[in-house]
Amino acid sequence: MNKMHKEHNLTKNQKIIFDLIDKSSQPLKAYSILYNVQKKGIKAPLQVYRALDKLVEIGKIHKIESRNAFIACHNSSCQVAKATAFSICEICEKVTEISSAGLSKYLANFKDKDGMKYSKYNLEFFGLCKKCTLK
Amino acid sequence: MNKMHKEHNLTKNQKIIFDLIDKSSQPLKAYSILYNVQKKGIKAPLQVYRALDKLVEIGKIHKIESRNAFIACHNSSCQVAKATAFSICEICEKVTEISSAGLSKYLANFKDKDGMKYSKYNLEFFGLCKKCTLK
DNA sequence: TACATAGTGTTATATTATAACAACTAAAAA
DNA sequence: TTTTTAGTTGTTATAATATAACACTATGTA
Repeated sequence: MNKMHKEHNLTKNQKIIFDLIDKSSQPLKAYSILYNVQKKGIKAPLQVYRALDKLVEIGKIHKIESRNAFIACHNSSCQVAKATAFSICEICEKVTEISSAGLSKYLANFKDKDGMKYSKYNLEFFGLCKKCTLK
Repeated sequence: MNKMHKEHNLTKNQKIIFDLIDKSSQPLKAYSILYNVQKKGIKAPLQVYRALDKLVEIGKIHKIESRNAFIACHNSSCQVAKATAFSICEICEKVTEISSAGLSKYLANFKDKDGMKYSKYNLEFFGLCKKCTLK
């Protein structure tokens, strides 16, 4: 019920591109997506970017802004791309979507000095993942 | 004393570019910076990007990742670009650096499910600024 | 059917960013 | 003072990321 936004009917291109991103263990860049779907008939950057835009809009994927890369949403609590948080390992570049009720609550209610509240946010944490910490 | 990072001696190019960004009321993009400093002898993108990289590194400016633009640091509490937060108006694109002790404390101490803490973060809030709210 | 809305395919181009290399400069170590 | 070193500079070329514009097609709905 709260997952309405997951139930869009994807078009052919959107589905091809979503499936690729969803299967990937790390974020994918637009042109790497392009190379990977050319055998499926998607030939031009714009076809990729249009699908990406739509998928971001409906919350099926997120853009990792600091990396210009895209990752599938694995967090049912991020409301249609409006509130996202990620951890990024600075060595292996592993990206994980953070799903913390406390964090989302804190940020959703955050007010600045003027008392402004915001409708949307994106947070990126940087550091070392567990594996890289041990090396 | 806590401002050590503000006291780097900037080189000529770094100074020219920092001054431009610092005087600007909104974030500036790399190529718009380039056009604005060509009369001062900075001719190539790389000269701009190198200065920007250095200025980001020493915390005199920040990159607004979602906009690919650069803004001067006006927040003595953001420790050398390691912990940054901004509000971005989706209509007029005004960007303000948020300086909230509560927020920085909360995020600096945030631990994910595995208990990982992170050394760095960047947070971007989106919404309407006061002026645009009233329109 | 016919209408509106969204998506497609295509070419061209704009925007953002880095590689590689030779030369220069300032600061400090010898 | 000379030498070394690390950092910066200037330059050309190119890579990587993203959008404009336009004609056409599919799909749902009235």
